Amino acid sequence: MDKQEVKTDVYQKISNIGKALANPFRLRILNLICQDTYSVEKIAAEIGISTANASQHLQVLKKVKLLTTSKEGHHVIYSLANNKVFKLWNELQQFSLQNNHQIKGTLENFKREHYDKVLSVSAEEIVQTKKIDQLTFLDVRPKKEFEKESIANAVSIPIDTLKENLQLLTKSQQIVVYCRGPLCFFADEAVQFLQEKGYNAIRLEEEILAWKHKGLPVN
Amino acid sequence: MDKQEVKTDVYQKISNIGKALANPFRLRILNLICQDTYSVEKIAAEIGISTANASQHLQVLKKVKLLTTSKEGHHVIYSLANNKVFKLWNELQQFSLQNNHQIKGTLENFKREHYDKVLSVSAEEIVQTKKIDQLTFLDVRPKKEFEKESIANAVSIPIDTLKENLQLLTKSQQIVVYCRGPLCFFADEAVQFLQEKGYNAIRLEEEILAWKHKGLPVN
DNA sequence: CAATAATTCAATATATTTGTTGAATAATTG
DNA sequence: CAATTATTCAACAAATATATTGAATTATTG
Repeated sequence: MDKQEVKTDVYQKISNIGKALANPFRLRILNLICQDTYSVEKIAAEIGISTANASQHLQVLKKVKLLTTSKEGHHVIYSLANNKVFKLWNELQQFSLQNNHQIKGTLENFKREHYDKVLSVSAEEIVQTKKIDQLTFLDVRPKKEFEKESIANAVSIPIDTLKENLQLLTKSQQIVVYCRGPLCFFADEAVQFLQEKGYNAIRLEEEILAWKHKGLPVN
Repeated sequence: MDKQEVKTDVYQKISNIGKALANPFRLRILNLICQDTYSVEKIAAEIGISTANASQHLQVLKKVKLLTTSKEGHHVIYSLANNKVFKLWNELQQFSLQNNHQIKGTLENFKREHYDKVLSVSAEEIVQTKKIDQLTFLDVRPKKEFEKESIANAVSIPIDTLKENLQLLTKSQQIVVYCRGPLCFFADEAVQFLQEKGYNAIRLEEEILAWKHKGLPVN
């Protein structure tokens, strides 16, 4: 193999990783699996495609080593291959949300229309104020994801049980709500609802892995 | 636009950025433009494709805002849209080189075979030793790229003029050679040659933008 | 060890991407 | 302002990716 061939081969293989990132369903799958492990069936149900199709997409992601599998009873469980995967997906997400006007615009319009009461804060801003101890972190993801990993001392109230569990919160608290990240609306929904009820709530821009990668405390 | 539609739309658009990263020639183009701006013709010549084809690839990269264009005389000059682009490409590269055994293997085999005398050092290791002042940095990229941006105090000897310019180096120096990054072999070639001639040379793993992003001094 | 259930495979039609060719466009320069 | 030259466009054939269907595989569990 000469120099040109090696280059061709290596760039070809890197582009296969690009290809794995070149389908919207695969990106949704990645975003989900950043939160927790998933079986093929659950993935299929969550994003609304057939299991055969989900299986195909998962295999594409596995082939380029973005995901790995293990077995639990009858189920094949897919999980992130390692935490470099999150960094890659995060970088792609950030680039998209910050630099691509179309994407930025679409998202901002939607949020302005549906979640007009929602303000957000970044992890950096929280660190700067140094008042992290005075905040109540509210995790509105499904219980299972909270149990896997969560912001230190966070309260778990999954978004669809929020109405029934308001007694877990007080109106004097400064509540910081988080979910699966910038492309998930659970936190926006929760903040909007809480604001309307007179609570003092704000949305965290990051999700748990980004929070963790910044060296902030997790459980 | 409802929640599902927004999600579909946004993930679709992010996957378009993935698609732009899903072709080996486009990745080579990106890697080149991380070093310096390029006209369509030069890109075509450098990676060995037709100008029409290069133009198409460049337009794909431009469409998703990875590149921007400006005009210089008769030439359309392509450059990185912003430095987030490098971070994204760098993350993809790192993931590929560290986590994908196939790619890692191919590259290591080739280097073992052709550049057996070459040892490399990372920017981190250089920082840790705190002996950065005692090192001579040698930039073996084309002059133009050196002039655009280079490691502070580096010496420029483009790889194909190295033989004729050995008088610019001494055998007592500790020479650290760098080029266009982990997927470029200029530095390996230079180190191998210099070692054989009795110079004390080692390869830097990073390229200039990675060096700069780590807060290290540039010109 | 057979029944069961989840996952993967195979085959298909459709849609998208790719590289090539040659012509059209645009805008700088003399 | 015409000539020049770099770039882009358009149209094509070949290759690749996608979602769907239903069957085949695999290995756990009773």
